[in-house]
Amino acid sequence: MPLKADLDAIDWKILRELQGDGRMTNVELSNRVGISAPPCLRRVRRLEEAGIIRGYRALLNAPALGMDVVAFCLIGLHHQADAELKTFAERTRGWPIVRDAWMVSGESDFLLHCVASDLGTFQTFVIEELASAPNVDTVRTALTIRRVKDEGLVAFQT
Amino acid sequence: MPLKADLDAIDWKILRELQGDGRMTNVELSNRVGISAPPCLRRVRRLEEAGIIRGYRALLNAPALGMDVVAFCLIGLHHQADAELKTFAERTRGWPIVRDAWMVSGESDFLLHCVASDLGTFQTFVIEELASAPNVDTVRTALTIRRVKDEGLVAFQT
DNA sequence: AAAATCGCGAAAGATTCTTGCGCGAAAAGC
DNA sequence: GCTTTTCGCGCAAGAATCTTTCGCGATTTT
Repeated sequence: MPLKADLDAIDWKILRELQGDGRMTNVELSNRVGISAPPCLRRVRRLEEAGIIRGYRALLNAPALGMDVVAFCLIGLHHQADAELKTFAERTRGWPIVRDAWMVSGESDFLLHCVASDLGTFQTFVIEELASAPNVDTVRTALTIRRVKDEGLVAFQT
Repeated sequence: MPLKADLDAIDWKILRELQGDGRMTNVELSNRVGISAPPCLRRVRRLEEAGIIRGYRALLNAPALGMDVVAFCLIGLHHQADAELKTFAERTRGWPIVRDAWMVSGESDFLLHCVASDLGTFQTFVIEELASAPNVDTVRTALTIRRVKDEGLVAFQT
């Protein structure tokens, strides 16, 4: 797996552009980064195969699709042995309301990013699924009011 | 702005496919959703113009790019009047370490998704920028250990 | 200094994108 | 109940893009 040292300035430009618009055509991308299309495509393929580009995703407007509730849940478990952590991690993958999840250190053990169509659905999930799941100790919930910033995972110096 | 009632089964399939692979060609997409390419492209354009598809993004592998620290910060402010909330929201947009941010209700006022190259950089940010920013009361931090689930924001019944 | 390696860019064929248009089905109106 | 309108699909064709091949020059290696 290539390290960041294998990437030159053009590779970084490619990553920045594709993080900003993942559906840009290769010719447009090649113009923006200052090389011709064939080597640009080869670089993109290399970045994909190296796993530096993990994939591409359309960003959807949740409220417009009837998903009015976005929330984060901080979960504390009773027991944090490796097997228990894996068990809970697996459980999160089976809950469609949980869109992405992180194992964390600190006051909590997991952070869940949840989306539901309405507050009732979300509350039912928290009470009947999440809080009553085996080994769950504490559940702290933060309902989102609005998104304040939304950029890709990696920062680029402009 | 079209509501979800304006979307038929094919539109939902398109959204699911593009959320899974935002760079899929239109012909591939049209094959998967069962219509020919031209109407498929028209539907995608309509979804984009309606704001249902907010954009496309390449997903980058942060550790492979030298970003080894991913963390979440829960921020409590002293004063939560509208002006103060907007001021802090604006401040988050100026911090490159903060990749996305939400205004939330509950025990905290903001949740920040942060990425940094190393722990020292992150700790310096928390102490010298975040905790010492005006109006900041409490800062609770959760360092991520690993990502456990990573799907798009919207769930689709399979 | 010679050889090898590497990545760029031109060229060409294959694929995809994009538009225009005709058709049929469903909805609206008389 | 029948006509008219509306709507969206799919064919076809031209434009744009993708993808491969290959030669060239620059840098590195020996």
